[in-house]
Amino acid sequence: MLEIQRIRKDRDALVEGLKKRNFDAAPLIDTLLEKDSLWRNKKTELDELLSEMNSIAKQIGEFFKSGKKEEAEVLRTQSLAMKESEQELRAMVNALESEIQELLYQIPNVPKAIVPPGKSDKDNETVFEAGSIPNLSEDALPHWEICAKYDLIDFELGVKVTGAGFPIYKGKGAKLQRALINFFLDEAEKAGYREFIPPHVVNQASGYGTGQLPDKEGQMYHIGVDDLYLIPTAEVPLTNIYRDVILPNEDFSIKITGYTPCFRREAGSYGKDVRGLNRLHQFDKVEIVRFEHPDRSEQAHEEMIEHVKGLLNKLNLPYRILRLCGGDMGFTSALTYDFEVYSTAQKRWLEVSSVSNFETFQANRLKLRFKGADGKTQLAHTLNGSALALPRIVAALLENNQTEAGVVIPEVLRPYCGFDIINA
RNA sequence: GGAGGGAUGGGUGAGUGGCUGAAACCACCAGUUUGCUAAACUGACGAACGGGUAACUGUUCCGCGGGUUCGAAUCCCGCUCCCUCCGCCA
Repeated sequence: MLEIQRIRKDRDALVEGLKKRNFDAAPLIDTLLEKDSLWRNKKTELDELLSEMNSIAKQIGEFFKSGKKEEAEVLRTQSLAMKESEQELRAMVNALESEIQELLYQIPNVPKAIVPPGKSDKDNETVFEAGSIPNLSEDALPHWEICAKYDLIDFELGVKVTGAGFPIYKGKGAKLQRALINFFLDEAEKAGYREFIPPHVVNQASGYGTGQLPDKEGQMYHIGVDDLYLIPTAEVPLTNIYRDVILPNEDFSIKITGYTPCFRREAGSYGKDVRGLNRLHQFDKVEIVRFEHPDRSEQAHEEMIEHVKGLLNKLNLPYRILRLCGGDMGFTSALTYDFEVYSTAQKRWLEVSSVSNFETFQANRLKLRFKGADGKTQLAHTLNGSALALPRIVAALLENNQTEAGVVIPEVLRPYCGFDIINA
C-alpha cells in the first residue's frame, strides 16, 4: 500500500512511474486525491465540532459541581443540538476513509527507475548469465522420467494420497530434499541470516500484512473452521513477525531465514508447464527476509542477489538473472530479480528464485517502523527472496547431471546426502 | 470439548462516570555528578491523523464493534484473543 502523503506530494511522478506497469493510475489517483481533500475538510470540521463539544461537556461538569443547575441545563440542550451534526459528519468522514482505503489497496507499488517498461515476461532484461549448459545426448530424459527410473519422486502415489501436485519423495529423492534444505539453511546462516521455524499456517491479519489478502485470496488454501491459511511462502509468517513493530533506532539491519513447505492452489495451469516438478501445490523453500533502513535497502538487495548467485554457483547449475519489467512484476514489488536455471532435457529456463525490494509498500500495511535520529517514526523497507525453492532445482540437477552411470550429485551436496550418485 | 479468570503506554500495574492521555514503579533516552563502570540526582519519555513554514495546536485511541450519557478506560450489549484448571492428544 502506498502512503497517502506520498500520493499527495508526488502525484505526477507516481502516475508516470506506474505507466511502466501498463497501469494508468491517473483516474484512480485523482479520485483518491479528490476524496482525500474532501476528507481533510470534513475531518477538520468534525475536529472543531468535537473540540467545542468537549469544552461544553467540561463546563457542564463544573456548573453541576458548583450547583449552577440552570446554566448546566442550557448548555446541555445546546450540546444535544450539536450531536446531530456530529453524527452526520462522523458518518461522512468514516465513509470517506473506507473509500480511500479501498482505492489505496488497488494501487500497485511504483517500480524503481531501473525497472524496464514492458508487458510480459518477454520484456524482462537478462542482466547476468553464468555456468555452461551441458551437452546431453539426444535421449536425455526429462526429470519426471528420471524420477520414475530411480524411484525418487512418486507423482501418482501423491495423487492417491492427496491429489495432483502433491508428490511423494522416496528414498534418495527424499534424502536429496533434506540435503538441499540443510545446505540452503547453512549457507544462509553463514551469510548472517538468523534461522526461524515459523508456523505453516497463518491468521487473516498476517495475510493482509504481507499483501496476500485481499488480492490473492483464491491462491491460498483456507482452513474454514479455524479461519486460517496455509502459507504460500515463508515470507508471510517471517515478515509478519515484525508487524506492528517500531524499531527503537535507525541503525538496524534484520536478516532472517526459514525453511517451510509452501502451499499454493495455482488454479488454471495445465499442460507440459505443470509436468513433474515444474509446478506443485506443495513444495519446499528456504526464504531469506530482510528489514532495512531506506538508505540501505538497495545495498541489501545486491547482497541478497550475490547470495543466491553463490548458491547456484556452488550447485554448478547454469543460470541467468532477469530484471523483471514493469508488466511482469508482482503487485507489491518495487524491483524484482528472477533467477532461472536451465533445464537441459526440457530445454527451457525454470524460475527458481525471485528476489524483491518492496521498499515501504509492505511496511506500510505491516506498520513496521523505526525511530529516526530526529525522534520521528518512519517506515522501514522490506525485502525477500527465495534461497532457494527446491523443486525446479531438483529438476535441473537431475536432468543436467544425468550420465550413463546415473545422476551425479554436486560436490557441495555430497556431505549432506551421504551419497554421490543416484544409480539405483 | 467443559469450568473459571483476564485484556490499560516498551514492561509491571493503579484507576470513584467529569480534575485521567492516563498514578506509581521498572526499562529506554538526554543531562549533572563521579578517575572508569556502577550508583545517585535532574529532565524528557505512547501512537495515528488534521491544521500550521514553524513554535505550536485540535481530534482520536485504555482488545475490537455497538449502546447509555451533556460527558465513558470506568456503566450496558455483542465479538475476538489470551491465560489457568479439567478432558482429549503428540
